[in-house]
Amino acid sequence: MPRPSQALLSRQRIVETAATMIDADGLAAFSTRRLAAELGVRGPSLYNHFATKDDILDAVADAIIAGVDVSFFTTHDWRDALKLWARSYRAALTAHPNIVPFLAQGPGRRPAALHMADAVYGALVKAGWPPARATHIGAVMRYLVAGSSLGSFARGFVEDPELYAAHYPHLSQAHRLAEHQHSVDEGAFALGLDALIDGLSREYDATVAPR
Amino acid sequence: MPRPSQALLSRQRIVETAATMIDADGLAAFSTRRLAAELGVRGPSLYNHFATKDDILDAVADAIIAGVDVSFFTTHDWRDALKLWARSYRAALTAHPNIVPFLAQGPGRRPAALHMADAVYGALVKAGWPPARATHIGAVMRYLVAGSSLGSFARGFVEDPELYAAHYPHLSQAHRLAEHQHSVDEGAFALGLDALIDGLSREYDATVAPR
DNA sequence: CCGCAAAACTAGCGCTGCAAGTTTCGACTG
DNA sequence: CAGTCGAAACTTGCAGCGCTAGTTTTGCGG
Repeated sequence: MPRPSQALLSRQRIVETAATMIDADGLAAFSTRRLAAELGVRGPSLYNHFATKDDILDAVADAIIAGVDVSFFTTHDWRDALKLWARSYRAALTAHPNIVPFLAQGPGRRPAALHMADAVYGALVKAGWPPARATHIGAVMRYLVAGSSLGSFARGFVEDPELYAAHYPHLSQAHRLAEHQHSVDEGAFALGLDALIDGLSREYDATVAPR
Repeated sequence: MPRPSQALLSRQRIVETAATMIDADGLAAFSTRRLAAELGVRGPSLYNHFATKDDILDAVADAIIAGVDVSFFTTHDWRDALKLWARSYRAALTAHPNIVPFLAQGPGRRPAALHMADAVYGALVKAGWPPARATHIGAVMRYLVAGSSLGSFARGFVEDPELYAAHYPHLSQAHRLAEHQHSVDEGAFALGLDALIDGLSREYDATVAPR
């Protein structure tokens, strides 16, 4: 079937299907041939639209980051903006946890990721933070969001009471973590976010604001 | 070469060689055949010692976690212990950043990881933290450590000034981040860790200590 | 209306994880 | 001390991987 009258593929359709497959089956199970099959096409046809498999993953990652709301930085105080942005950032990643390991490698050359970094850094510097400190703040926020999205803390434990009872005296309830997965991860993230913004506020009031 | 007079392989030798290879070339480039070649053996021989490739990775991950010092929890105040443990934890992961995505999926059934979780959780509960809060604290510490080890923030940017100049006005210096990689990542981690412990201290003094 | 680029195809290379079955050696056991 | 059995290496091979090369057909711009 050469050159159909209407193109079967488009970058957008490829990216959307890839994201769905990765969400469903994980990064390891994602292959170009399976993606092509899902799109009703043979493997190599994808290479008319993307140069490599990593290019496809880059596009998926950037589409996800494009969904992060950075508008707060132009409308809110830096404290509130950081909090609202962090929640939007985390929501975007937890919706697609399987690509986080790929995405967390850094912005690379992905436009949405660079736009986000630009907005965050720009707002912090504008608020008076020294450039080096603004970099630290952006980095530590990424640590928290990426770390919390990388894999649910609660899901990391196995649902097998026997395993814990024998050798890990304090983990006797660990097998029940899965039931409370959502609230554990939410609570831990909220704890980290609040403590972080609070600490930054104190530092700001002591060092930046007086100037 | 069947059944040599002295066994060529051992679990320990396999794990050590695997860790070295992953550190050098990354997770993606790590294959059982390349590992076997490095060990002077053919691919399938590994399966006399491990059931699957993932089992090998599990063993590598656990060996790394086994290097994390949790002794502080029996000798120090919970605040100091958390800090010292977090630094040891991060040091262990940043020494092997390429396996962090695998390792960060959770402890699973790996004994060293479970032992670490047990020590942290046990110490926090013993200090008076409510069990649910102790879980949150353990989780958020993992977020920070895993996030900061997953990929250097600084290394995530590209060394190409041209890329930033055009579209990202605030990132004009981003291409120089690589030079300061170590201090950026250290500073950001220290910022997060200090803010977190500080926030926890306040909460402790307000809610746990008075009882 | 011609020519070229675009978008699909088939074929195939060298890799992967791993299963199956084989060979040989060493160490127990009768 | 002979016999047996498991351990640890081997070879072979399968199905799937990312990707390249070359081919065919189509639609569109000059």
